[in-house]
Amino acid sequence: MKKKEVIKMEETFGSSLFAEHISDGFPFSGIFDFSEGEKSSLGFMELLGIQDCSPSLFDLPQAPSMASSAPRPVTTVKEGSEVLNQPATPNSSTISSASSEAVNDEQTKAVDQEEEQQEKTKKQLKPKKTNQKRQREPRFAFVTKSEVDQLEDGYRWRKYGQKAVKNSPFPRSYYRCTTASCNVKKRVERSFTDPGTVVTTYEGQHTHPSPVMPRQSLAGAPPGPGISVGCATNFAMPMSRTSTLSQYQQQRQQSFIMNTLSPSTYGTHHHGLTNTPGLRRDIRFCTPGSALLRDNGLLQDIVPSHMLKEE
DNA sequence: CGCCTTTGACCTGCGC
DNA sequence: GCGCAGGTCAAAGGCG
Repeated sequence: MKKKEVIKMEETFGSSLFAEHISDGFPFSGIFDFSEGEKSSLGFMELLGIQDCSPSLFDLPQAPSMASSAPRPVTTVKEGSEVLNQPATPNSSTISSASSEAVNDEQTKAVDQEEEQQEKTKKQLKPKKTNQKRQREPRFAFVTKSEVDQLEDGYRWRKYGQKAVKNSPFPRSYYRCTTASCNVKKRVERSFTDPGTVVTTYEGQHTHPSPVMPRQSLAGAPPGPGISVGCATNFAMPMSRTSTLSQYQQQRQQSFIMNTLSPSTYGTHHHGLTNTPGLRRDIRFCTPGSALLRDNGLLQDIVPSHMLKEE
C-alpha cells in the first residue's frame, strides 16, 4: 500500500471510527492492517496466533496470565519477496529478504564504510541515512480505550521522537523496540475525537520473543504450526509489564479484537462493522481474496476453531 | 552508569 | 521549486 493510501485510511477511518464504537460503551481494540493483500492477512493471523484469542483472554482479570506464548516452530512463509516470519530463535541469522531494514543495513554497511571516508569532509551537518527509498514494514494499528498512552505489550520500547499532529491537540510519540537488531517501531497517539482512546500503530516484526513475558509460560499449549516467534510484532495484548493488578486494571484496557480490515475491502467492512451487534461473538477476518481465509490452512492452526465457526 | 525521555534540527515525501 | 507535515536523529538531561 502506498503511503498516501495509508494516511488516507488513517484519516478517514482511523480513530474516529473506533472512537465512535468505544463511546457506545464497548471498550475494545480495533485492528487496522496497513500492509498489503495477503501479507496483511498473514500478519494479522499471526498477530492473533501469538495468543489465544478466546474472548475471555481479553477480560482484564485474566490478562496478566495470557499475554505470553511459547516459542514456536518456524514456518517461513514467503509472499514474493516478503517474508513475514522470522527465525524462531533470536540467535538465528536467517534473515530473509523482506526484513528490509535489517537487510538494507547489511547491504549498506560496506558501502557506508567507503562513503564514510569520502563524506567525512562534508559531515558538518548530521550524517543521514542512505538515499535509497524507504521500505515500509507491515503496520497494524490498534485503538484502545486507555487512560495511559504507553500500552504494555510485553516488549520494551524506547521513545525516539514526538511530533505534534496536525489538527490534533495530542502529540504523536514514536517508539522503537529496545532489543538490538529488532527494528519494530510503534507510534502512539491519542485520538482527538475521543481523548479516552489511544491509537497504537505497530510497524515491523519482532525478531525475538518478548523479553518481559517468557513464551514458555504459555500454559502448556503446544505451539501451532506455521507460527513463528518473530512474526507480526509478536503482539501481546496491552497489559502491565511491571505493574500490579490494580494498576493494570486502572488502565481500563478491556481490549477486544473485533475486526481486521484489508485495504481493498476496508470500506465495505467498515460499514458492516457498525451494524454488527454482539461483537464478542462475531469475529470475522475481513480479508476476501485471501487464500488463507478460503482454505483456513494457516488460519486453522492459529485461530481457535470456535472463532472460525462463529459468524 | 546505563537507560530512558525530551526536544530541536534535519530529512523525506507529497501536493500545489 | 516551495512549503507542509510526517518521520527520524542525536545531544542533553533526568532518573534509579
